[in-house]
Amino acid sequence: MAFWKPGTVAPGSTIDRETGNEDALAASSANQYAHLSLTSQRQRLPVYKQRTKLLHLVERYPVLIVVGQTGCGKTTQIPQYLFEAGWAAQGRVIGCTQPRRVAATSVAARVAQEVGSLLGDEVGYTIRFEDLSSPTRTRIKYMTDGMLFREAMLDPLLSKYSVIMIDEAHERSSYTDLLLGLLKKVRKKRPELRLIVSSATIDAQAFLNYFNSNIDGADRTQDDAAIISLEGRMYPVEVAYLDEPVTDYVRAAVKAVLDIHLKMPAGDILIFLTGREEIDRCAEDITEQMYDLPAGASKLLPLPLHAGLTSEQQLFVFEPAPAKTRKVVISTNIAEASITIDNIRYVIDSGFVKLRTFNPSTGMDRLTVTGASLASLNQRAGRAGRTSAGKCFRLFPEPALAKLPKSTPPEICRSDISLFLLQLKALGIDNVLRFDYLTPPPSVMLARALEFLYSLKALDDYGRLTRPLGMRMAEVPVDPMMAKILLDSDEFSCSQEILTIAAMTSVQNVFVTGEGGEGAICEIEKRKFTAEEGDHLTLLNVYNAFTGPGKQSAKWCHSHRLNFRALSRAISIRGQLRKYLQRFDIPIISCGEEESQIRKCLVSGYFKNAAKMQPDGTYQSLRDRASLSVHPSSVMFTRVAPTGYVIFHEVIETTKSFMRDITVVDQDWLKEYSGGYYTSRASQRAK
DNA sequence: GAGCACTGC
Repeated sequence: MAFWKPGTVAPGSTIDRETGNEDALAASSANQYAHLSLTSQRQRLPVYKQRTKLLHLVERYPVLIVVGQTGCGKTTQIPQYLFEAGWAAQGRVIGCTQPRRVAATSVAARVAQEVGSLLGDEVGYTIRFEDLSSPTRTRIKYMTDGMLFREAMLDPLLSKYSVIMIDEAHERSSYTDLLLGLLKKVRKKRPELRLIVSSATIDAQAFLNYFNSNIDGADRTQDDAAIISLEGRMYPVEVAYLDEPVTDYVRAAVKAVLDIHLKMPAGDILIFLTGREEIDRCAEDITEQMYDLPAGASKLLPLPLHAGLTSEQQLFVFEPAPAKTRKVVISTNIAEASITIDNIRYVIDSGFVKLRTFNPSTGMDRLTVTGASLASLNQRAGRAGRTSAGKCFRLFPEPALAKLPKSTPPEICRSDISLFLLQLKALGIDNVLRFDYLTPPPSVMLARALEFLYSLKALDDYGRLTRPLGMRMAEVPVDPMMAKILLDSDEFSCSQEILTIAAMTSVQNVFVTGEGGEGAICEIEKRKFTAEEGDHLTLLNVYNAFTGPGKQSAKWCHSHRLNFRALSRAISIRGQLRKYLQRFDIPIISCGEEESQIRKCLVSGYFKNAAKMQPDGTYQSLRDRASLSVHPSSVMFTRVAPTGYVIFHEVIETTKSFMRDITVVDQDWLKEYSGGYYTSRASQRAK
C-alpha cells in the first residue's frame, strides 16, 4: 500500500530555507501527482477598476449576478459604490445579506469605518437578537439572510430597499434560496428594485437561468439578468493528487504533513477532515511522528479546529506559530467558509465531508460522510492562496473527481422544511407547492412537512395558517414544536420555565467536554446540575444556577465546565422570546415546585417524538417502532426512565439512531396531551 | 454501554 512514498512530493518547490533540505528536493519527482493550475487571476482587474461597468450594468439589468472570489472586495465595495451613485437617496436603503451572523456584523463594522459612519448610523446591521441599524438614518444595511426573509413578513414588498445584494448565494443556505424565490416574485410588483446575486463561478449560470426564466411564460423582449466577473486578490494554487486511492485518509494526511514539512518551504498547513474523532487521531499521530523528525528539523504544531471547541480554544489557530515551528490546523468543514486563517500555504484535503440529510419517512436526520462537491474542493484549495502562492494536496486520484457532484445539494432539499413552509404561509404564499423554488424540495418532504404542521394545529383542514396559533408560531424565532409549547405554556402554568428551556435548546454546546482526566472533571461538574427527569430540566437547572447572584461570570462557567458564551446567548434569546409572549398577552408564570407541569407541557408539543424503553435498555419509537438509543451526551445515558417512557428533541442517525435532549414522561400524558395523535393512529391500524 | 458537519430565524 505504497501510496505516499517519502521524497515524492510535487515538484516546483524551492529549497526549504529553514531546514535546507536539498536532498529531499532532488529526490522529488512528478510521478505521483498530476498537476492542475487552479487559479491564476492576479493579472485581472480588481473590483474598483470595474466600478463604472458595474454601476452601468445595475442600471441596465434588474438582476446582476456577480462572480468573484472571497477577498475581491465585492461585499464591502459594491454597496459603497451604489451608495455613492445615489441608490440610497430619498430615504431608500441598500441591503446586503450574509448567511452567517459574524460576517454580517464584521463586514458592517468595516464598511462603517471606510465610510466614516458610526456603526448603526449610516451603515448598520441586523441579526437575530441584535439590531444595530436606524430605521431612518441607515443607508447601507448588512443582515443575515433569515433576517431579511423575516422582514418580509412585516413588509412583503421590502419597499424601503432600492437594491438588495444576496451575498454568498452559491452556499445555497435555505433562507438564501427562499429569498431568491421571494425577490423574483417581488420584482414583478416592484420592477425598479435591483438585485445583485453574488456567487462563485461554478453556480453563476444556474442563477442566470433562474432569473431569466419566467414561470408564467410571459413574453420577454430583453433578459432581466446578466453576469459580471470580478477579480479576486487570490494567488495561484497548484493542485496535486495521489496516484492511487487510500483506505485511511487520516494516515495519508499525516504522511502528507511530514512530506511537506521535510521538503517544502516554510508555511502553515490546513487539513480538511470530517469530524472530531478523525481530527483528534490525526493530531495524536502528528505528535507521535515528531519524535522521528531529523535532528535540527523545525517542529510541527498540530491544532484541532471544530465547532465543539469553545471560542477560547478556537483562538489558538489564529496565533502565529512560534519560531522554527510549522502550524498544522486540522479542521472540519468549518474552515471552508466560516473561519478564515491567514498565512495558510498548504492545504491537505481528504475530499470528504459530513453532511446532514433529513429522512421524511422516519422524521430522522442522518449524518453521513460523503464525497465533497467540486465547488467545495475548489473553495478548500483556495484557502492555500490567500496570502501567497500555495499548494493543495488531495488525498485521492484525479479521476475520482468525475464521480463527485458539481455542488453540494442545497440545504433546503436536505432539511425538515416545516419551519420554512410555516414562514412562507405567514408571508401570504399559501400555495407552497407551486412556489418558484430555485431547486424544489422533494415532494415527499413538502407533503410530510404540511402533515406535521397540521398535527401541530398550525394549519387547518384547508392547509391555511390557523389564527392566532399558526400565525404566531411563524413569528416566534424557534422551531415549530418549541414555538407550539411556548405559546401554550401558560395553560400549564410554566411559561417562565419553558422560556428558559426554549432559549437553552437554541444554543449549542452548553457543556464543555474534554479528553481523559479533563473529560472526567467535565462529567463530575455536569452531574451537579443533573435532574433525574432528564435533559430539559437539567438545562433549566444550569440556566437558573448561571443567573443566580454573582454567577454570571466566565470564571464561574469555567470552573463548572460550562460554555460562557453559550449561556450569555441563552440569556439574550430568552429576553427576546419573552417579548413575543408579552406581545401576545401570554402570562409569564412559574409552576414553582410543580415540575411535572413542565414535562406535561413538553409532551403537548413533542408527542410525535416519544419512545418506550425496552428490556435491554434501548428504546423503541411509538411513531414507527424504530429502534433508538440514548445519545451519550444525555443525562439519561446513565439512567433508566422510571416510567419507561420518554420524549426527545431530535434523533440523529450516525452509527445508531441517537435521541438527543430527552425527558422522562408518564404514559398517561402521551394520551392526554397528544391531541389524539396516538389514539387515532391506533384506530387507523385497527381498521 | 460510549459520541455530536455547519449554519440560521
